[in-house]
Amino acid sequence: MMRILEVLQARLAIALAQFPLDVQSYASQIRPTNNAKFGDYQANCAMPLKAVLNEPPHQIAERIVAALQVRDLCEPPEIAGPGFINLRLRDDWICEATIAMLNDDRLGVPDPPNSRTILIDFSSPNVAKPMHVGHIRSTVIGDALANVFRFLGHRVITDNHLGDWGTQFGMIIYGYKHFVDESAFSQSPVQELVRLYRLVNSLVDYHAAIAALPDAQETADQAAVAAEQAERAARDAEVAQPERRKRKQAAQTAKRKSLAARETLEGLQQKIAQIDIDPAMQTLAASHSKIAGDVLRETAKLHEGDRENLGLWQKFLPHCSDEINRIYDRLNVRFDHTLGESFYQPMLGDVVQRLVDEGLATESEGAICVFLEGFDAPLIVRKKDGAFLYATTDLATLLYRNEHFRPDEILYVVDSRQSDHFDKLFALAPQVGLGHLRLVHVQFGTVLGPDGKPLKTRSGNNANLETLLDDAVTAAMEAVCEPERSAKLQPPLTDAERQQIANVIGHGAIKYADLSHHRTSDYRFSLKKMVALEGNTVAYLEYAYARIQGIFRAGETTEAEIAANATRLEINHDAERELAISLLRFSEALQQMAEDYAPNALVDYLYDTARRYMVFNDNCPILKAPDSATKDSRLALAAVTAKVLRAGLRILGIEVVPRM
RNA sequence: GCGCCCAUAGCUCAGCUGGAUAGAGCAACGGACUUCUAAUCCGUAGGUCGUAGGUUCGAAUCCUACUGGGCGUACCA
Repeated sequence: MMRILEVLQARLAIALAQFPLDVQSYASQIRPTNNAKFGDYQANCAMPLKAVLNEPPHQIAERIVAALQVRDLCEPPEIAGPGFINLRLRDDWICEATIAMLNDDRLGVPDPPNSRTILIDFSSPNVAKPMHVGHIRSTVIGDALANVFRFLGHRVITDNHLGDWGTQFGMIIYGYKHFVDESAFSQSPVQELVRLYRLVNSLVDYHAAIAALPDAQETADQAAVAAEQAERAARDAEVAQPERRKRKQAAQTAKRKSLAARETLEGLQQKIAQIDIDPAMQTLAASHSKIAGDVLRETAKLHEGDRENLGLWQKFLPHCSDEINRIYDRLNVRFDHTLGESFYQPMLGDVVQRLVDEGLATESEGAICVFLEGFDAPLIVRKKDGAFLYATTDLATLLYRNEHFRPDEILYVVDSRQSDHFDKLFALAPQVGLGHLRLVHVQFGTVLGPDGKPLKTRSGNNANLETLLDDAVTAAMEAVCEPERSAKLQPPLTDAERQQIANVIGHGAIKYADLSHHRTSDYRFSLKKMVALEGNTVAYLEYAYARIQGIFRAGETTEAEIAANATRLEINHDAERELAISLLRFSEALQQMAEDYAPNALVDYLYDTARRYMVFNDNCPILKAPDSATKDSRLALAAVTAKVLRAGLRILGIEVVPRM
């Protein structure tokens, strides 16, 4: 089995060979139609050829069609409009190709002509602090990409580049030295470390907020005055129209700025109030007034190899790993390697030295910098105080990966805010002998709250990821348990089944919401929508899948049995045809997802397929089909659908449930 | 100041290297459960694709300018 699109392109290329031109670029101008009356696929190459061949496009289309050999898979091509060539797949061909998927674990996906080794760097949280919602995108998108490239037949290496060497360790080291509750630590080290991190962090924030307060107050006051002035100016009735509209807009902008400044101010006040409200905390804050600097000193001591701090770091690290691994277990995400920043720490000096030796890096304002063409700011690889930066680590990581994993391609699934950094890193790569690597920053947007601003909790902290997962599972459980719905299932769901469904739907909802948006766009997070049972949600896909399994149970058969016995498919209804074509396009959907590193392409496809299944399900009785041939055919169609949905969801990192 | 990204239905979002009448979901309204789970299906309504130009057979898509928003911008990651 090959991809339909590829087959048609190849045939078209042959038909175009009669013309003296770059055949491939024209042959690729073939795509699925957006309207069934134009067939299933359309070739659009005749129109642009008008200018090249100096002939009416309709006539060109006729010459192409005359040479086009697709009789084995298409109805006779039709020419429509200015010169579109419409292709309609033959029903018998569709049936044969679809039934072939039934016993094909690769579901019609061809082996890649050139298998690549792709290293994917994703998730990469800072350990020693709880994972928050900001980590969900990298983790979920990265995992889905790893899955799709593996499914397509590439060699995939996943690497979790942990932040295990930064300031957050200074925080817990400081916290441990001053505030540890030893019995709590021995009982539940992870919990105690999280408590210490939060405590130190809030004290640091407290002092920072107090320091920033006067400026913020002034900014807010000025913005408020400016907003008022702009508002007055806009209301001036003497002003004529174009100027007036301008002033109105200016007033709005000023108002927004004023509001933003006020929110910043209130955020600071809140951080201060959190401490001030608690006398014990206030005392702590007073006796740790230089905490920010002290934390940095603890970090610096760690980096310098201080015995005590290094010992603490080694003591903490396994517990930090436990903490993040618990989340990965819940999300069912695994990594081939977990080489954090600390792993590369011993190599950093050599990397900088090499850059200096090769004349790529120079000293500027006390720092060691690489000045790159086309960039205003340099890539700084060593600070003036001698410390290394993440540019240094990333470069060392890149060199190491090249040497040890020999990848063809490296994907960095990282926040789009870091695009500048990666642009520079990628610009430098060819100069250190890595020109053969295809380096891609698979960037993604921000998760926003209901207010359209980055998702935070009420207290202004990043929303905790585990809490989010818990909430999603709880919401899913409520839905699953709704008596009216549960009553329809015979036998009734057991408690274990309910828990399983809630887990799959709850976690799936978070992943699905994330993956269903284009990765580069920011999206608005809404738990309510995610776990809703209506519309484009994970529950819809799961429901479609469960319905299929329900039919197999009622018919006392299994997918394996259907696959073993199915001989042929027939198409008697539009819904059958629509569904079958959709199933045949699975391979195309994966291809598209891989090409753009865009999981939403697969999500869209799966949702569309599930919908077509539902239409089929509504219109075409399966077990009660008019005759046994129809019944077998429809069972086979349902079985392929189940396979496609399961495989697709698995690529997205989502499991399926047999009943719901 | 400079750089990158974005602007599509009341809301949340798709729209593949330019293709025929711009699509989903939610919300609204109207239908369909004696028939394999109505967590479903069918229908109605809703859009000068931010504005103005340009490129061409053809533009939401490419180019330019403008408006508005987000993010980044020399020693955090």
